[in-house]
Amino acid sequence: MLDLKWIRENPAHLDAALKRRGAAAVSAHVIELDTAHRATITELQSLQSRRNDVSKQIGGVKAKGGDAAPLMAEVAQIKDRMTALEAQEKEQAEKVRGVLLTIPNVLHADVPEGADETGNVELHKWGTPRKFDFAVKDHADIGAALKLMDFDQAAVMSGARFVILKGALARLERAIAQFMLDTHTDENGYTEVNPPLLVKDTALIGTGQLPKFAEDLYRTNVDAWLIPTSEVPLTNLVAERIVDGAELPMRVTAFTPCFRSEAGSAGRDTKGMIRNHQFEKVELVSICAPEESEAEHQRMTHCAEKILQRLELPYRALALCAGDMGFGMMRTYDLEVWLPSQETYREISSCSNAGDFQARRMNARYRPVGETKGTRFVHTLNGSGLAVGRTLVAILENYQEADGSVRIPTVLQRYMGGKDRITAS
RNA sequence: GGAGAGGUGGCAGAGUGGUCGAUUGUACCGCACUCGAAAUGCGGCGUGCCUGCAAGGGCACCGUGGGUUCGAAUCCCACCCUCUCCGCCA
Repeated sequence: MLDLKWIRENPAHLDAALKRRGAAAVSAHVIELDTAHRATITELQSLQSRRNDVSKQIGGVKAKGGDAAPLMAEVAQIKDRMTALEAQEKEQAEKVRGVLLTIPNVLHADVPEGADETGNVELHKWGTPRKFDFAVKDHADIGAALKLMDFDQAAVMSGARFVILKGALARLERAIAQFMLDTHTDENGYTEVNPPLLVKDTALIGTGQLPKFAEDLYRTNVDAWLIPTSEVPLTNLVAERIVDGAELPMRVTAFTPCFRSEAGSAGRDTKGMIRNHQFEKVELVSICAPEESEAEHQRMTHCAEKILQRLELPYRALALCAGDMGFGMMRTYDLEVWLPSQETYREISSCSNAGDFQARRMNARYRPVGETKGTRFVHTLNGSGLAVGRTLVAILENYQEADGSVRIPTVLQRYMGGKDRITAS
């Protein structure tokens, strides 16, 4: 959510920022609603002030045994007007907030121009895609041949876009997650968190998925939603809180399942486990002071890159362009891993700086060290570190051998009982 | 799921219809005393918003949302959360 005061003072700036995203101007509309709202507040408050005065006088008059009837008549009149204004004020406030909640974050000045993913800018590449002297298979075929990956039976019980992993592949997924968590906690300074997977709508409004993107989420029959990413519970660790500045930066990580309805992506990535309704991800979230967030964003991205490097998976880093940026983010770097079967790089991590956008929505503040009064909104950042399912896919494809077996990356072998290869049994 | 207790300012803890936005303690900040510190004394110390060039003025907030009333932290209703006990359960 953007600062209404800021919008009031920088309407042209806002509309220009929206235009970069390909979104329509809203400042005139917002300011119109806000002006009307404030006019109502002003009138209402002067009536309240008068009512309070008269009510006090009534108390005084009655205490002395006088006749308070004329005063009470005046209050009655004021009340009629107030009732109408109160309803109007409430309606206007909801309208303003409703619009504010649908305005995307203002982009960082360095975000490249562009209408869609073709406008993304490659920052650097790491590693060299392996040359295969046999026909490469995609991960779904590799998994099927190993008899350790079953989409058909998953469809029987759950429908499309689900997978069942078995044996060494189930363990491999666990190994990948464990390796990531260990690296982030032991080396990168993150604290492991095991958060709720069901959250209230307020939590999703806080991170920006609601109210606009409800159709992407799974809603339960109780008043809760399945998380689409642990960014939601991790960022909400500071919701409605005032944290001590000394606690910042707060770095947390979690390994959780993620649930996405994938509405609107029918036909895309239908084969395999690239785009499932349920997948596992290790998430990184940082809560920090505003002046730290730029550096923290770079740091977080490096933490994610380190995982790919340790796994020796070729990847490239991109700066997302204006048109491809997520709703709540001011700046995003994507990491894309090389997939031999597609002969292209595919997203495996997305690291973003939300600035104070989410903090405003969830009222997450901090008290700067040394200051006894006054609070400021924190900055929030999140990044995949990494998507575990897609990492499994990348390993299967990049480490496949002609005989159908798959080598296990060195750093994962200790998590795989010392094995260095997965073979059909 | 049942029964009970409770949600008030950073914390603790008063306050059951009218100068209560809120007693007091503690923490914190400033000043005094001191060589310095402790102790002590004095003063200050919540948040959001409206209005105003400013000084200032005003409104709201005692879990949340409604209601009663001229007037609500105080009365009524609903809901949420926490704690204790019972039941059920991985």
